[in-house]
Parts: sequence; C-alpha cells; structure tokens
Amino acid sequence: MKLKRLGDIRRKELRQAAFAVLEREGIAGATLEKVAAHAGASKGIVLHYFRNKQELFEHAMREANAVLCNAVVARLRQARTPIERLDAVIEGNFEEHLFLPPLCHAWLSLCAEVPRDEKLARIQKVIHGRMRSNLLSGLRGLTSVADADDIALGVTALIDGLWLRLGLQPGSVSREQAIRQVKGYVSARLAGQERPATGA
Amino acid sequence: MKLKRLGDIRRKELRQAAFAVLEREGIAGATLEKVAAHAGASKGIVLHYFRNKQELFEHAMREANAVLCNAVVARLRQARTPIERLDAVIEGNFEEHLFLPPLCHAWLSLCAEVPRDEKLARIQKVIHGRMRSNLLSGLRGLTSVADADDIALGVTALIDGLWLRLGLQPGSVSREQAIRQVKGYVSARLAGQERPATGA
DNA sequence: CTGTTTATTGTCCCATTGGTCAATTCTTGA
DNA sequence: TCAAGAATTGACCAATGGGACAATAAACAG
Repeated sequence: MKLKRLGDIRRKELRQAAFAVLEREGIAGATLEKVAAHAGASKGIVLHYFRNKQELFEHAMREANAVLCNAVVARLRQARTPIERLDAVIEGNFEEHLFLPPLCHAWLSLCAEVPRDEKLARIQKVIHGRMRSNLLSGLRGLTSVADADDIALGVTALIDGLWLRLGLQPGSVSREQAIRQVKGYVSARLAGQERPATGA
Repeated sequence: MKLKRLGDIRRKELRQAAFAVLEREGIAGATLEKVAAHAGASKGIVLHYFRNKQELFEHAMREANAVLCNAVVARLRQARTPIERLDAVIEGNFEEHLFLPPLCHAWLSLCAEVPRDEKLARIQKVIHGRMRSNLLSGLRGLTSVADADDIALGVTALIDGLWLRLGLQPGSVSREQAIRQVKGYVSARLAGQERPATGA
C-alpha cells in the first residue's frame, strides 16, 4: 500500500476542518482563519493547499458526500434481492453516526450556495444522480419503469425532507422514525400502484 | 380603513427587498448596502427601521412565510370535505407563482441560518406547526390519530424535499409533478394503512 | 407660523476577511 | 553534508461590511 504524500494528508485535514467549521458557523461565518484554527494551522497553509475559499468548500462537500455514499455502498454490497437493495439505500441514508443535526446544518449551508457555485451544483447533481440510480437498481423488477422513476423521485425527496426536518428541529425525527417513514412510503406506493391517485 | 403609517410601508418595502437580495445573493452575499440599493434607499435607512441585520432577515422570513401561508389559507377556506382540505394544503404549497427556484433559494439560505438564530428557529417552528395542523384538519376523519400524525410528517417532509429538489436542480420538478407526487403519497398511505410495512 | 418629531442621507469608524508575499524552517535526495 | 524544493508562518494589504452618528430635510401638531 502506497504511503500518502504529506500534501494529501493536509488537504484531507483541511477539508474536514472546513466541514466542521461549517457545521457550527454556517457559510457566512466560516472563515479561512477559523478553518485554519480548527485544523491547528495558519491561514496561509489553507491557501497553500487550496486556490481559494470556494475550492476549499467544494472539496469539503465532496468529502462529506463520500462518507455518506460509502455508508450506502457498503450496505449495497451485501444486498441480494431488489428489496434488500432498496433497504440498503434507505438505511444507509440514515445511518446512526451520520443522521445528526450538525452534519445536516453543514449540508444545508452548502446546498444554499449551490445556485451561486457551478462546481457545487455539479457535485450536487452527481450525488443526486447516484442516489437515484441506487434506488432504481432496487425498484426495477419491482414495478414498471415509469413507476420506478416516479417512486425514486418520491423517495429522494422524502429522504431530503426528513434530513431537513432533523436540521431545523433537532430531535423531532429519530433515525428509526425516518426509516419507517420511507419504507412505509415505498411499500404503500408499490402496493397501490395499480390504483389511480386521488382527485385531479 | 386606516391609512398605513409611513414606517410600516418602508418596513414592508425593506423586508421585501431583503428577501429579493437573498434570492440572488444568498445569506453570505446579502449585505445591507445591497438591500438598500434594491429598495432604492440608503443603507442608513435600513438600520433606521431595523435594529440590525439579523432583525431585518427575521422579518424577511416572516414576510415570505405569510405569502405562502395565505395561498394555503385562501384555498382552505373554500374546502368542505377532508379530502378537499388536504388538497388545499398540497396545492397551496405548490402554487404556480410561488413554486419557483429563486424563492426556494432564499428560503434555503434562511433555513441554513436557523441553527444559529433563535428567532429564525421560532419562526420556522411556527410555520411547520401550522402546516402540520392544516394537514391534520384534513387527515382526521380519514384515518386514525396515530396514522394521521405519521402521514402528516411524511407529507411535510415530502413537500420540503420537493422544494429542495426544485432549488437544487431548477426544472427537474414541475408543479404538476410535485402535486401528483404528494397526492399519490397520501392516497397510497391511506389505502394501505391496514397493511404492515416492508421488512424490518 | 413655529417648534418638535420623524425620515433620510452621507460620512466616518473599526473589525474582519480573502488573498499575496517574502522570509523561514523542514524534508529529502544525491 | 548540502543544496533544492516543499511546507509553514506571519506580516501586510486592499476591500468590504455592519453599525454609529451628526447633519439635513420633511412632515406635522398646536
């Protein structure tokens, strides 16, 4: 196994520090100085490893996403049936050590900047695309293509919404509640797909 | 009808300007100067009517919420049956002139500050509480209390999630799609309530 | 008409911030 | 051992932002 170059280590430390500061301070309060302090370094070092503030936080978003993504992928690897794959995605998105208010706060701050940062937008798009395709890998075979698409959209929205709720009112949604909620949604949709929806 | 005092007019102009700036610039880029410029006034006037920046944006959030709330209330007034009340809430939350990316962007920026602003948190809580109670006014009578609570949580989360999607990828969700999605959710949950959910 | 309150502006101030840079220390390969 | 390159720091800078304030203009009450 190849040893890590010092630069890579620093970069990782710094983007983690950036994310940590984001959790506490939000995008407006997340300054280079604070990030440096949190990493136990000087401001200069931050700009030595990242061209500018934007780039730093773009990497912070990638980092955070990778963590969440790994949780899902790990579960996905052990899933055999479509239902198991579905559950893997759902449960992975609410893993105990991830489904926490601070993480959500940081994520929210980054999402709020998406409209003004092309790179962030691209990252966001990739993230969402992967979540969607993970879901579809389970939903195919359980229902028609059109319904699968529709349900996948619903599930992603529901998951995002539950995360948001956690961030806005910590404690109002438990991990178990969230999982039950999403699973309930999926099973209800799958069971009722042949019935038309309510009124216009 | 009593004439409005000048102060009230100014205050309204300013908090609307604040919201408009928020749409474009996000919380980090929304400066007093820009708000003043957008309202065609000087920075001084902003701090004449609002104690500080925080207070200004708190009022901006109240303002924006009132608009969205009115849309729902107007529809709610014409609803007679529980189903109609439910649809009123759902459709009101995706009204054509409201379900727009810029509005969502501003909303996101404000939500991202909730964890660091007690007042914003309170406002958010009230908003969510009202949405929930509006939903429950429809759901009661259609299902048990426990299920109503559960479905109400799901609906609010789903609505939030769809808004988020709109903000992060404008054009990826249409108003009609969103409405269909939420209505489909409700009807599926109501139809399948006697059936247990999928695996653990 | 006049004194008082209210609205509004522009200026000033100080703290902060992102970013640059030269100087210094640390690594490391030859 | 030593020179070249990388890492790291701290000083510095220009720009900006929030907020205070005094001065002026407008509205208004008596």
